[in-house]
Parts: sequence; C-alpha cells; structure tokens
Amino acid sequence: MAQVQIQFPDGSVRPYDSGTTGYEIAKSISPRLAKVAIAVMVNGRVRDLSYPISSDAPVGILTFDDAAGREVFWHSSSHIMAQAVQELFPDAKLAIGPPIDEGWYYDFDVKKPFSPDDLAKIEKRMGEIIAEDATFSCEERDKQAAIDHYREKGEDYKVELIEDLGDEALTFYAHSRFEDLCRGPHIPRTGIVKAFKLITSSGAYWRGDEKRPMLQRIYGVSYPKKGMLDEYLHRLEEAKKRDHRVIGKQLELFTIGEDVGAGLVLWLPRGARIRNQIENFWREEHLANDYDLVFSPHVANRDLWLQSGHADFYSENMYGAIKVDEREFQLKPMNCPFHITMYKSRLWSYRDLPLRWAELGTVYRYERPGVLHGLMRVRGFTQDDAHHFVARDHMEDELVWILDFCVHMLKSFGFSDYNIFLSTRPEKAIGDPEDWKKAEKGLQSALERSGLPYSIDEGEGAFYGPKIDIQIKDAIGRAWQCSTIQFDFSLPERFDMVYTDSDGQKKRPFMIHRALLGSVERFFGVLIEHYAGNFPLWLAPTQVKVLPIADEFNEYCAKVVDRLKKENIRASLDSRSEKIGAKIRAAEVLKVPYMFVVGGREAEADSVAVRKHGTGDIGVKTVDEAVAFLKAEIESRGIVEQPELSGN
RNA sequence: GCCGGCGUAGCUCAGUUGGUAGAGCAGCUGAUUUGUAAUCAGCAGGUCAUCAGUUCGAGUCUGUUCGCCGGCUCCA
Repeated sequence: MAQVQIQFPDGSVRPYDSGTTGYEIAKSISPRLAKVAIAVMVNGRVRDLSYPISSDAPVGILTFDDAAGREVFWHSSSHIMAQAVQELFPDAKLAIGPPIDEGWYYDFDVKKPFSPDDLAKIEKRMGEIIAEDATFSCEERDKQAAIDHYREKGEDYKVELIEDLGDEALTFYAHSRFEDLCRGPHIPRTGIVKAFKLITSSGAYWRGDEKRPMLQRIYGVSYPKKGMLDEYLHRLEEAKKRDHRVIGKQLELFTIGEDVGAGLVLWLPRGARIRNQIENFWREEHLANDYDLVFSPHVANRDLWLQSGHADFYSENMYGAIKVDEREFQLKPMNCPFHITMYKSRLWSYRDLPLRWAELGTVYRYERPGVLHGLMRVRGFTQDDAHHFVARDHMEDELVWILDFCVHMLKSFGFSDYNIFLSTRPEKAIGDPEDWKKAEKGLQSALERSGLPYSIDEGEGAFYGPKIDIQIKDAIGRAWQCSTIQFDFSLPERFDMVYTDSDGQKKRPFMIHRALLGSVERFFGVLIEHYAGNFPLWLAPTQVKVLPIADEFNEYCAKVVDRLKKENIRASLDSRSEKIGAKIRAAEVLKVPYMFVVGGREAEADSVAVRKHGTGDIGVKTVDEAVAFLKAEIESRGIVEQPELSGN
C-alpha cells in the first residue's frame, strides 16, 4: 500500500499508510490524544478526524487547547442545540449557528420567543443527545438538490443561504436525527461535549438587517471538561465585579438617573476628581505639544448645521431645534463647525499651518434607547476633540505626528493593547479619488512608521474621508472605540476654507478630526474596568486616608491632612469613633491607595504607619518621608499592579 | 427602534397559591476610645418605577408609559 509522509508540528516526519485518518494518527501518538482530539489540521486546513490523508502533508491534531479546535467544538455544539430546538419546537426554522469568541449561537425563526424555561428544556434535551454519543458524518449534495430539499421542508433561510453560495457541491453534516447544511468540520462524536450551558436568548435580525425578520438567537458555551465550564462561569462573575456600572456605584464615581434622563451622566465628587486629573493632564500635554486650546458654545444657529451638512445627513442623531427670537438654534452633536468658523474668522498663510485646535467639547447626540450602556454609550458626552488644518504637502507628517501623540496619551493612562483599523474609501464618497489615495497612504504610512499592528477595513471609511480607529479592550473582552483620526474632504469644501500659499494662490487646507480618549465618559468607563477601580495614585479620587486609632489623635491627624493638602495630595481624615479595623475596612472598600494609621507612637515621632491598599502595612515613615514617597509615585503616574482575572 | 428579562428603603436583596411590607449594610442618636478589613444599643427610613384595569381586596394578575439589564442594529 502507498505511504504518505506526515509532518508533525514538532518537525518530525513519519510515514503512514495512504488514507490514514486524523483519528488513527491521533491514536498512534497516544490513546489520551485520541480521546481529546477534536479535528485535524491538514495542509493548513481544518478537517474532520475521519478525513483520509492521501498525500504527504503537514498534519496537526487539534484539541480544545487550539483556537481552531475550540471553534469546531462550539460549532458542533450549536448543531446539537439546533437538534434539541427542532425536536422540541418542530416549527423552528434554522438560520445560522456559528462559533463566537466564547461559545456559539444559533438563530431560529420561531412563532414565540424562547423563555428561560424553554432554555432549560432545550438544555435537558441536549444532554440526552450528547448521551447518545452519536457520530457526526458528512455528505455531499449538489446545489439544486439541496435547494429542493430545504424548500420542501420550508427552511427558507437555508434556501436563501444556498442560493447565495457558489456552484460547487455543498456538504451536509448529520448526527443523531439531525442534519444541517454546513461547511464543517465537526467533532467526531456528540459525547465529547462534557459540559455546556445556554447563556441567554435574544432577538437578532436575519443577516443583521433591521428591515428583515427578527429571529430568536440562543447563546451557549460548551467544554470538554466540567471544570472548564465552572471556570468560565466564575470568570463571568469576576468580570461582572469589574463592570464600570457596579464599581461606579460602589465607589460613588457617577450616577445616571431617570430624573435627569437616560444617557446623561452625573459626575459625583469622587468621579469628578478623577475627571479633573484626566482633563488637567490632557490640557498640559496638549499645550506642551503645540496645540492651542479653544472653547465653543453648546448651541449654534441652525444655519451653521445646514451649511456643515449635519442637519441633513446627521439629523437622526440630533435633538430638535430650540427657538430663540424667531431663529432656530441647534444643540451641538459635533464640535467641527465651531472650529471651522474660528478658522474663517481671519485669513491664514501657509506659514501659519498646521493649526492644531483642541477642545474638550461636550456634544449631545440622540441615541436609540436600547443602545445606551453605562458610561460607554451615552447621550451627552465630552469629546477630547481636535482639528488639524494642514497644507497639502504636510499631511503625512502631520498624521504620523498625531498617531505618535495618540499612543503617548493612551500609554500614559496605562493602555498599550489596541485593535487598530484603517478604514478606506466607501462606495459612496465625496472628494477627489486622488486625494483619497493620498490620505489613505498617509494614514497607512503613519501606521507603518509607528510599528503598530493594524488591519484594513476596506470601504468602511466615512463618506467624507478615510480614518484610523483605535479600540481599547475592557475587562469583559468588549473592545471600545476610543481614539479616532479622521480625514475630512467635505467640510473644508462646504465652508470654502482657504489659506494663501507661498505662490500667493488661495489653496484649500486638509482637515483632520481627531479624538484621543474618544469621549471622557467612555474613556472613564474603560479606565474603571481596566483598573477594576484600583486607580493609579495620580488618578485616585482620595489618595490618602488618615486614620487615628483613637479620638485623642484627631488633632495630630488633622495637621497631617493639612500638610498633605498643601503638597497637593488628596487626603482626608476619618475621625469617627470607630475601631481602627472599621476605619481600615471603610478605606479598603473605597480602594483608597494609601492609609496612614496614627496612634501614640506615630504622633510622638511626627510619623505615620503606612498601609497600602490590597497589600497591608508597609511600615512607619516620617511625614516628610511619606510625602516624598507619595509624590514620587504620583509623578511617575505609575501603573498600579492589577489582580488578574482568574483564568486569564 | 426591535426581541426577551427586570424595576420593593440610599445600597444589596427577601416577600409563599392575591389578604394591610421585611433583613443586612449605609444614615441618625447614645454608649464605647479602640493598633491594621465590620464595637454595642436604640431610632428613623417605602404612594412596592408610573398610570390605568381585573378583584371585596393587587408588591403579587393584565395593559400603558418611563427606566435598567442581555442581545440585534448603530456609534465616541
């Protein structure tokens, strides 16, 4: 019999009979591997374990430890769930059921949405299917036969899917009493799913289009070991504890209430202290980097928004007009028209460019009720906005400069992991295609020169220009767009902006919008989750809590607090008639970075016993030493060590 | 906006088949004077989100509006 040379990931090469399956290879390596094997990677493609290998190939056995293996595992789990659903709800029509970051979902068209009780029933049925330990098998069919088959069964969504596919033969996967159109591959047997849970159900539009029918989606997770499910659920719990809405309440940072209105943030004193630190730092860095800081009002004559075009293409997100003296005014959803009007207040020479105008500008946008989310998605927020007006030749240098500054700012707050996207020209776009190319190239080479990894979102740019978006990931794994650098070919045109070039000719400047933190609100939310409320010292609302062990030391402690305040350290005194343990607990719960414990010994020696949040007693220091110590840490803007989420 | 869930004291939550509302923490008062994560006692605190309906009777059942939560869609 012919032999094939199988190449393993460790570099070794071994001969096998032609037609050997992935499962047989796994078994030849170890019985343990045969048990946990999910799929096989052949020539870089993921295949079923039953796939016969008939030519020399690099082969890897995939288990749940491999990302590709997990996808297969979860995808198969979605099939098992789909079977359970169709057996319990025969009317349910199948849509799609892909694996996602953690687990999977499957969309169904059902008459009645699933209730929590339904999910429990489905789980029970899934358990039975898994207990059957049914094998997955694959069959090819031609396109027309597949369409006829599904049409007969009334599976309209499947018909639509197949019609959109190419003409090559389609594969169907079957297990137990269930079959589904599927590219595969799949796990060998249902029995290797040892633990699973249906997380939630929700509505989801067919193909993500709100004009198409709303389907019912069920999310689930599954694992090859019971312990892994427990670990996942525990991780969810931990992530919940970091939720900025929970911490925001616990630490009294902000509140959002019905009385004021949905999506409108009230910054409580402790949150406001952090915001002040953020904004102070932001202003200092901008002034130190050749920005000018400007201010603009919250409303403007509606004509301004007509000229900018926002009144047309952005009206869905704008609040209604405000009537003042027979004229209509508009609450601002953007800062740009103001900065442009400032630009137009005089003539500019090429010598004046680039202009860099920054503003912490509060804007108001109508967001649909269902999309509001804590601080992450609100209706009134402050953008750390800036507009750069640049001569055409200096565009690329300016972009490199902005990106550099952007990364510097994010790193200062402890963020160094980003998802970066470069979005290019969409179908419908205004402006000279040559300019677009130039701008895209400028953005791209800025990214290249920065050495940051990025991906390109083809055709995802705004109609008025290409952009770079930078996302920061929060504790629960959601990525939030914070920084954005956007080119604008539209507004300079609409407002007929010009500068006088060296040849005396009037030329149109390029305009770049940019926000580094994005919005102060969202950035704060990400910051809270990133640090789980344990802010670095320079941001902490209260940096030091001074704790006398008995009333007789209150006076000395008050002096210590005064001294700290004079040194610009945010300190306060806990003079309640409580035991020291209770005072410490109160400060620990509020995640105050440092506590100064003071009794007779310290009061006599002009010193304090320093306790660090989360660490404990770190020894006695004189007040002078303690001040120097704190100032050094504040100065460094040092990142506080974070307790890792378990399981990470 | 769409699908589902939820809304009880400042906070976290109990509240049985419909029968006049409960705890812990926080707050206030008093006692206690304390050495590294909760001292004790007392007091006060609620139009059960809102409006309407069913009922002899609604926190509990039905509908409305508002808000929140998980998604979809959209975005800083």
